[in-house]
Amino acid sequence: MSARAEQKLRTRRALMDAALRQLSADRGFGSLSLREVAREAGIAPTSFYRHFAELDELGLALVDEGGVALRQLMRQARKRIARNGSVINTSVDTFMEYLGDNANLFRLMLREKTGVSKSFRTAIHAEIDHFVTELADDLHRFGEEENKPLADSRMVAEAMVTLVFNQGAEALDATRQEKEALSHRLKLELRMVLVGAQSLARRGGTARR
Amino acid sequence: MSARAEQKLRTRRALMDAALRQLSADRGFGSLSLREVAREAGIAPTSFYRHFAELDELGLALVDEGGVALRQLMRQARKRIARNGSVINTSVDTFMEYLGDNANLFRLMLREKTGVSKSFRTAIHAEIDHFVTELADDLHRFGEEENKPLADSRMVAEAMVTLVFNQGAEALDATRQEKEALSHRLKLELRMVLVGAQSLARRGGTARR
DNA sequence: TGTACATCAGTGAACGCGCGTTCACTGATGTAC
DNA sequence: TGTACATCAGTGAACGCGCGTTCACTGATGTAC
Repeated sequence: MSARAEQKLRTRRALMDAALRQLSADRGFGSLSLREVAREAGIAPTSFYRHFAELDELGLALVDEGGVALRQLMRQARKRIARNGSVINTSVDTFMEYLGDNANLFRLMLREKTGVSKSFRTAIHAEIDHFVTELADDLHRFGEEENKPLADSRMVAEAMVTLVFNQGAEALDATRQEKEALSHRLKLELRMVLVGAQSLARRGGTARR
Repeated sequence: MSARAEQKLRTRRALMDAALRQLSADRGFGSLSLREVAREAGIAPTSFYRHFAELDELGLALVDEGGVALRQLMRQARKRIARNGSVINTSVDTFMEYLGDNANLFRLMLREKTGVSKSFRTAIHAEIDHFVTELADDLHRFGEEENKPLADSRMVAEAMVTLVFNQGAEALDATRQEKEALSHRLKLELRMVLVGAQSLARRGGTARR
């Protein structure tokens, strides 16, 4: 890769980092301006257009990175579960760790999931959908192995992801202490869903309507 | 009340309605402008200040109305449950009905719950907290009556409200058909949580740590 | 290796626009006597 | 009931500001020979 292309990539990265840095509890993506992001990245406003056609395009690139983080999180969690077995505890701990390391990226995903821009919503739903699908597979496999089948592993996965992401949103700006309480509560809630799903499967089978 | 005061209230209402009318899937409260709301309400921009000190103050007034709607919803659901008994089904149906009747009000609450303004987040969390508390009381009472106690009715209530509100957000812009699918799924998910909580209570008691 | 030309990331001036907010005002409604 | 004055919701002009976007440019890097 040429020196010129490398420099261009570096500037692109600087723009994305600048945007991420400005996201916080009090600043959503929608309140950023192109000029502000360019300023923070140390380039002229007009140079922005060498990298993205508009600000939203940069935002969607960030959502992509969020998706990558989610897949990495899942891989990491699986590895750890294989080692120490406690599925729910390990998953939640891994999630919370990722949340801390990528706070503003997750903030973007969590907020824009119900945000104002259709393309953001669509992109984020796609990432979450992928996440749910993988989790559903895991749950299904897990259920078979343990001989405790689930009523509908896709639905269980969706409920779990909903709970995890919502507590995640709460955890973003919580103190260490609050985070621990949230973790504990989240683990119990997930256990409720899992046990409930097993119980319903025993009672009613999978074809319940 | 004097004719002047009545007129003032009417204009205030017109401003709030104008703001509500402009909220949609593609317009968040943050993207509204004072001038735009005033224009839609049919008054001069400067007249806005006769009613609110700033746009956010109008938004918080709307959140208050959302809280009223939530309490009304709860009362309505209880009345219906007393009549026909099916707790989860009746509650979800009532919720979905309210959602349809107050779409933009709920949209505001659901979005600004994780939104950009601290005062919005605080106000909305207070409303939801109140809702959770009432639900927890109901769940507790219900558990005693049926002799199926719950492990931690507050936590169960929180999990349920999380699921309900998230499916609610999805339902806001869904077709009638999608709404029915969402309703069905939500009812199953709530049943999982409830059954799971009963099961965990039987196994581990309430003092589980 | 050296030369002539092409590419293109980054620039600075300029534009028109809608915004929030201030100000002094108007005239209908309310109040005191 | 009539009169004189006070209140105050609504107004229109004006302001300064940051915004997104265009344009023609510069000069370092890349390429062909």
